[in-house]
Amino acid sequence: MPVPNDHAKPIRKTAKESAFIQIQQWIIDGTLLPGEKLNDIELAKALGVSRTPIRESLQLLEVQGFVEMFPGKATQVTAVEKESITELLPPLAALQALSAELAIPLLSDETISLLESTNKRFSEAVHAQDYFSAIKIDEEFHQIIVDTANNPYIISMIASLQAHVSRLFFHNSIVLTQQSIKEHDQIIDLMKEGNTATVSSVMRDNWLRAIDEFNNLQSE
Amino acid sequence: MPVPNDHAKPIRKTAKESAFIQIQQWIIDGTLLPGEKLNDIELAKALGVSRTPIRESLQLLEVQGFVEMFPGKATQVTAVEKESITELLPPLAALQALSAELAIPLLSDETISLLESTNKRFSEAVHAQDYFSAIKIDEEFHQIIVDTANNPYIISMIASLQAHVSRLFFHNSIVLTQQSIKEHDQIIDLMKEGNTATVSSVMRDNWLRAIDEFNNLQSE
DNA sequence: AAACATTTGTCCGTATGTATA
DNA sequence: ATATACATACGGACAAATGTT
Repeated sequence: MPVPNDHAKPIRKTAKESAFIQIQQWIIDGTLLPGEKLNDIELAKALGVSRTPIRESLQLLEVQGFVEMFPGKATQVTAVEKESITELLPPLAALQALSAELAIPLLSDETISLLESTNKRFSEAVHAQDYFSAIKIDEEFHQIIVDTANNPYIISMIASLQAHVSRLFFHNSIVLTQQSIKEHDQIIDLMKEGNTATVSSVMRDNWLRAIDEFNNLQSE
Repeated sequence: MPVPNDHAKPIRKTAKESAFIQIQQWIIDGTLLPGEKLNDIELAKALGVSRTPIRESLQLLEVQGFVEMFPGKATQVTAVEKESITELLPPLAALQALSAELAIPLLSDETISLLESTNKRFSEAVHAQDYFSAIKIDEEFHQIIVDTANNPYIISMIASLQAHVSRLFFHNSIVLTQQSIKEHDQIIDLMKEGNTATVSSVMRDNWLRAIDEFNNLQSE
């Protein structure tokens, strides 16, 4: 497996950064279980650094809601409650819808082709029932729109919400339906037309539908 | 003015917490100027603590976008650009609109009276041309709705966006118009009726209008 | 109730990397 | 280009607080 070299960052990679990324990944993929107690000394040894960068990472993770710190008492991984999807998706849907609106005047031909080819890859993954890839490509598709809207506040809020959604999906393995493919096409068309109001509501529904799909999953 | 005692937190107040709150306040009210270089040793001496809680506070402030850290190089207060209001308000408006929608089924009679009395106080402040109070009361009004919606993700995102808006207003002193009073009444009525779609768009416009008012301010 | 074990919070010294002369 | 000054990143020890025996 090729080592993911971070050619995107000309600034030096601090121990805190790598610790943060690693611990976050462990929480998302379930290596660190919900409710698990986090001992900074253990983590420090496991990652080959001192307590300082670990502590700093944990504090950042607390802000993002992945870790809960009780000063003087304990630090633990937050719970994963399936109900939280009903709290996560409405704001995520609203921000994604807003991104689509804001992206419209900033759309280039290149971006549109990129959206189209990404949705094609998404469609292929869905048909191949490769749902893991489908989820990642779906994320890519929406990320293109968010990046195009180019609003730093939206970008950072969506990144945080998306991380939580990813964690829920990892723990519950959601399945994306064929309907998303059509909706993505519709979103592309509406953005090309500059139909702000409609693209906003389609985008919103595209995301909110995941609440139902997620809940259906639970009852099966 | 009643001191906002934090009866919600029975946990101990750490040095990091107080440092964070103090530094954030200094940035918002302009004591620490945009672009100013932050020396952790100086801050530590000023706040009577060591460098560690200062460093940790600065990192949290970085996540919130109030400071910028260049690892190994420097740490400084982020710039306050008046253009950023056009980036802050759209997501804030979208989240406030969503809050109003989500609050509807959770509205109690007490909450409605509270909204009405708060808007009355807002109206009095506007008429008395006490614009500083008006801004604070306007914030209260919207906070009631956000708290009623009771979504932890929305609450935290709005708090962060609101802090940036406050900083801009502090540096530019915006004036709230009479139109807000009417819109607030309208919002209350629409929420009572359960008119989700309309309250959402009124709320959104209520916030987006501030962009124009802000820009008009600049050109006077 | 008091002393202990554990964990977190804080302090400060040192190393490393950056910019300037 | 080298050296010097300086700021930040990291490490490890100590202090404070909590829960337990």
